[in-house]
Amino acid sequence: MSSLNAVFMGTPEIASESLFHIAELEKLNITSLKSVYTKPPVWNNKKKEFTVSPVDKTASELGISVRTPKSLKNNTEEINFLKSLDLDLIIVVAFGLILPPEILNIPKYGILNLHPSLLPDLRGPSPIHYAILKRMKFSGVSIMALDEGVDTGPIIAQQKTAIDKDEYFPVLYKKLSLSGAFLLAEVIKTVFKLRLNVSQCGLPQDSAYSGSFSLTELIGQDELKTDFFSDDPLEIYAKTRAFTEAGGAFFVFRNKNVKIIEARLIAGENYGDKKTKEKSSDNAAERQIFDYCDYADYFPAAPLQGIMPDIPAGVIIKADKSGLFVSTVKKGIYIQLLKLKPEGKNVMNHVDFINGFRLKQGEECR
RNA sequence: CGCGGGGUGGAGCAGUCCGGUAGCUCGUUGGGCUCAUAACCCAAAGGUCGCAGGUUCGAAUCCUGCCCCCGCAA
Repeated sequence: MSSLNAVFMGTPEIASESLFHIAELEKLNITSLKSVYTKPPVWNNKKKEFTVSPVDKTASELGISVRTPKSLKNNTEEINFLKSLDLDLIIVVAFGLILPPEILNIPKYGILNLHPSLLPDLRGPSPIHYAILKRMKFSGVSIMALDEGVDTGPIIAQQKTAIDKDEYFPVLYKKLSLSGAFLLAEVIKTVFKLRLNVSQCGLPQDSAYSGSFSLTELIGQDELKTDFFSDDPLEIYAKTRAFTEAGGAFFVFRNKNVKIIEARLIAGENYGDKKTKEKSSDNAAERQIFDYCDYADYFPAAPLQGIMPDIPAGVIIKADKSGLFVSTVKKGIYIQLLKLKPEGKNVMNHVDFINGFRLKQGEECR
């Protein structure tokens, strides 16, 4: 059988991972990549240089020609180019550009799209961030056939992945990148064998299933900001896990933004009696999201022993080598700050933060 | 020339406005105390104050130029 004439479109690292797997299919003559599309290099004003996308870099290493149009809409040059390739398949992974309808019918067997969520949940641009933000206990990847909507095409394959209660974004991102690339390769092999148009073999997404809960949006400054005085600690911790490194959940301290790079959610000894109550009063278990009770097995007995249960929110209840702990709006629940990044500074551990800012127990964290 | 923060022993910072002995909290090393310790006590080592030039009797500090790191905005 002849190999599939294909074009790959993608931009960030998750797409780069998929491209690597497809490169393996190339060696088996399952696919024949004609070109790779990715977003144009972006100007980094600080480094004073253009930064190419991970896919651009990977494609270059693999010796595949790269095309970086600013848009595909009404771009007759690129559309004619794609038509000229006699394509069997287009593979899209986190491309970042919308494909205009006239492209959808160009490849003989359709367009495959990898989306890192269990569709129809978490449609949109930030599914991995939102999986953690929503405190979900699992997420996954979906392979679908691209249609005219955003992440609405029929689902061809899915793979579920568990999320740990203390899992940070980079770990989940890597997990989904790998399982996504694997699943994508399997689907491509199937297309190679069966020669089916992918848009005809998927399962349509049930539109009734997708409420507002399932939509994601681009992350802005508002989403990154947290406040110990008003935010639920579950939310603070979820933001910390979702935005660590890239962006970074931050709180305002002495008029400076301080990013929380790494933290822990901790239930103090006085939380024990509420444990069962919280569990039954919330439908968290049914929705399969993490709740206080999931963090109650952390009993940091030594550092927090004897802490008064009625401390108001946002107070530094301990600041020394043993740890930096801040009270929250939830009685008996504390945030332990492990790695921080003050505005204009580098990432530092809690000891350096305490020394540099001369933190004292009892101080308000603002 | 997009806006802003920063560069001071190994770490995080103060000192800079108003020039005059290099300081704080840690870490490290040695010693002491202790059943013991990330606890406590004593001592020591460790710094071209980002680089270069200028002003001055004298510069971490004032002037000029440059380099590097970071946040925001793109």
